[in-house]
Amino acid sequence: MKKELEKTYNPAEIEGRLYQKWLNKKYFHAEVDRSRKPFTIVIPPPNITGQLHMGHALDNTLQDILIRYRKMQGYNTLWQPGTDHASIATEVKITEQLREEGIDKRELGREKFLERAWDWKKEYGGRIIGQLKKLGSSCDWDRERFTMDEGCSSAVREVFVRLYEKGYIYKGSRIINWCPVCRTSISDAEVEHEDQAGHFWHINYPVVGSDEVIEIATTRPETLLGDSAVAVHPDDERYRDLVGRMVELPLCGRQIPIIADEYVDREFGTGAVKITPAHDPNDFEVGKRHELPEINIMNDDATISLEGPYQGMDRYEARKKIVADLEAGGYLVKVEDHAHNVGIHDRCKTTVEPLVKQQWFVRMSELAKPAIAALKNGDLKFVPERFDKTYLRWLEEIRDWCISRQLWWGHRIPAYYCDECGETVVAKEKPEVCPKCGCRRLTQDEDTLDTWFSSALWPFSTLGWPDHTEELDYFYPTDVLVTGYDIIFFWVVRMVFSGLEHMGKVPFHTVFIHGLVRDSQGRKMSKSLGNGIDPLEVIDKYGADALRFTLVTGNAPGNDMRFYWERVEASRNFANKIWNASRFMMMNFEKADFSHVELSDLTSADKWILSKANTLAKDVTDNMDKYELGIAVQKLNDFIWEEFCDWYIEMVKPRLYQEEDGTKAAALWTLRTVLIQSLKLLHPYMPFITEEIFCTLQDETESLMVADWPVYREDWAFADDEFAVETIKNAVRGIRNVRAEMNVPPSRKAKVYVVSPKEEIRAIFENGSVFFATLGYASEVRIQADEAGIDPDAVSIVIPDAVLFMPFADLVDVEKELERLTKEKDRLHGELKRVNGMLGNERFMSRAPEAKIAEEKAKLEKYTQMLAQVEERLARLG
RNA sequence: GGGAUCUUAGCUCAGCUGGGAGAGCAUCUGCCUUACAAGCAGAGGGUCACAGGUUCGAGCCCUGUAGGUCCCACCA
Repeated sequence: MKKELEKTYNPAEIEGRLYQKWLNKKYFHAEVDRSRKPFTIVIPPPNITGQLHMGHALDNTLQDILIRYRKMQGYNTLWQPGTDHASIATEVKITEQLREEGIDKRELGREKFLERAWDWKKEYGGRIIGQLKKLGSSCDWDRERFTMDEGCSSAVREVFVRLYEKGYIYKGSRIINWCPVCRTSISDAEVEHEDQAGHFWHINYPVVGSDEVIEIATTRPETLLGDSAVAVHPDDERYRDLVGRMVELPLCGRQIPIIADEYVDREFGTGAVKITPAHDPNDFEVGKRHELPEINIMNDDATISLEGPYQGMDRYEARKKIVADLEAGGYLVKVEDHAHNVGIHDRCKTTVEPLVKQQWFVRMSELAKPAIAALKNGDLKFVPERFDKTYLRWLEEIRDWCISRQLWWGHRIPAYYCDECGETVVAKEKPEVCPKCGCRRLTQDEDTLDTWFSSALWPFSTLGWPDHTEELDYFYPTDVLVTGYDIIFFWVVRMVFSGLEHMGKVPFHTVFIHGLVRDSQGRKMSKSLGNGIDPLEVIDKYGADALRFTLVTGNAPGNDMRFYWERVEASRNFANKIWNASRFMMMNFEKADFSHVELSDLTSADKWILSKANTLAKDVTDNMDKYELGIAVQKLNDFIWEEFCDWYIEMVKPRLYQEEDGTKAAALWTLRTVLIQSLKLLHPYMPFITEEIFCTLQDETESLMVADWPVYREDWAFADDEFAVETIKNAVRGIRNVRAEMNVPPSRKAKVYVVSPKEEIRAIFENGSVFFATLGYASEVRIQADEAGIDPDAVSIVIPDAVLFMPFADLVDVEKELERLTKEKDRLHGELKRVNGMLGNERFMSRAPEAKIAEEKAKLEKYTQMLAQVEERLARLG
């Protein structure tokens, strides 16, 4: 009993069932197998707070395509999955949840808070994993990891200790980016810059012991409270005499010096700058150079901490008050409108406040060097290449990485302080006693690590590091990392230097970068805009295969794309096409026994499509190896829809319908062979529909997932048959064109004469007359060497080396015929002019490659011959 | 300020190392041809942003101009 495909393609019905089958068969699972080459991808771990969005859908579709492709090629593939604890994102979420319940995070306390967070993780952390499964992701779920699981946490502590011991991690009081809403420090990478309309306040600072004033300009007047100096350029004539004098800080009465520093831009503002070392990164540097005091004026929530009239005010409230007071005191010179760049926290969009704080940092200069070298020496490459620059630029200008966060959800910093002597101990486990004073009272650092600190270790922590596991030895380095260009800095860079530092090898040899999925208007999909399209909704409506196909079609690596429902529809239509074509073939497979068909039994048409399918395998493989997935899938689409369905299946129909056609078995064999070849090549892109058809065709126990990837084979190359079929296709197209122009319905057949003096051309048509007749709507095909017996008024179609005639006496409009042939004549004249231009150019003849010259010569011959035919027809009509 | 990138058919985009401009959607015209109307057969539509240059030959390489997008950056 042969199974049959359902009459209509219903993705919802097949996808869940097949995914379950793959899981049951353990196809996604990888084990170390030294006899095979591994191919490994680690998933960019989605946040546990996340829901699947289009970016995930794209990212994971690309990874799944690569994994399935390599698996079919025989690699031992591992797609390592997992999730990220996303410290700040999760903490914010839990805090909000608590607030809704009327619970204050701080009152609840650290321990209770963490319990809540873990509960939340248990409940929702796996949500996105389920969604990835809907997409068809072939991850090894048995190996699912979490950045805060036992192993990853151990890796984090190990790395921290190692880097600390090497002197690469240090604790220091430095200026950092502070988010007053999240109340934590953040790294430079987490700060976004935004142009904002602000003001430029010009303020007079009175010079002590004189009537003089020095005018400074600032965009943040409230920081005046923390000023330690006024700086001018050392070569600035205007202020030369003032350097070394003191000014009195308005509203504060403190006296601060006027200093000279090259940092000052004479052209900008007044050329005199107030220096606030505790609240501005540049001023911080200036302060260091001149040993100025760092006066911190702010609390963690950005209210003023400094004792005095402004204490307790929010920074913006204080700004207003201070400006008013300055004006009242006669210090304010003027206020200008001024657009300036403001740093905002990428998570909550709060304006970041630079503050001096004790924080932990990773010293980057030494770690960056091998990461730069890896790219330059080819150990690491980006696809597309242009992202090399993004990567290098960031590394070459890298600054130390602030890794401590004033958060609770995350890896707690493995540093312990002695309550007695203040000694700092950095260790993987809490020491029993203080190594310095021997007391037992040690307290762990309150801070946690930047969430990217753990994801930086992902390619090896997930494989068991720091233990020397078999997996680590076998699967590391991984092969390809697939991610969006937006997290090159956050993640890719940090994985590379971490891999090099701790494993001695790059974590992957290729970084395959993709762009953003935007909405139909080109806007970023975002929650606040409400313009996001839920991939799960797309899958429900059109199937995962259609979604996947949409996401890779017509897009080049690294480029953004726009999402249109119309495109999903087109993808679904393609799936439907394959479905129906397969159904048609299956309906016919019973018509003959084709188990013993050999290549020598094939007709020209069979060889043509087989040859095409053969080249297709080579082309698709080449494109996929170059990560040109969009091109590969386009070729698949074109081949399957046009060549296979629209041409070949139509060519074969008469043979299937004829009871005693001797080539029926060959046709069936070819249909099946080419169908399977197509399904295999398409499987990485559309795993569900291809599997469903394949299994219906073969056996449920089989699977495309473990089928062999097609390779080019010499015995399937049939150049002559390709030429023959292309010749007939040309003829058919000619006939269809003319018939369409003349509005002849397909139901009205006509006799078709093929006239060619060339015997090989006549042989081609004789060979193909079975399908030529059908495709060309011919009631009868007559092949002859001359025009004997042909109605002189017949419509004529000139193709290379032959002329077709269709006697349509009653329909022929001589005027229109003349017009049509004249148009053709003009076209040929144009072509000949171009060809002759090239061949007549001495420089072309002497410098162009021989193959190109031969090609043009062949065209010259072809067009000359066709033109002669067209002119002869014209002469006869006219 | 530095860098990247884009400008190709009405729309959205492909176009690999330079060798006669493509797809999908949309539009128009015929077709219910027993796998598919989610389909079939046709058609129209582009000085490849602009100006130079290199080359026998440029959508593709180089320079510049205009406009758009993105990233990085300490001009208070």
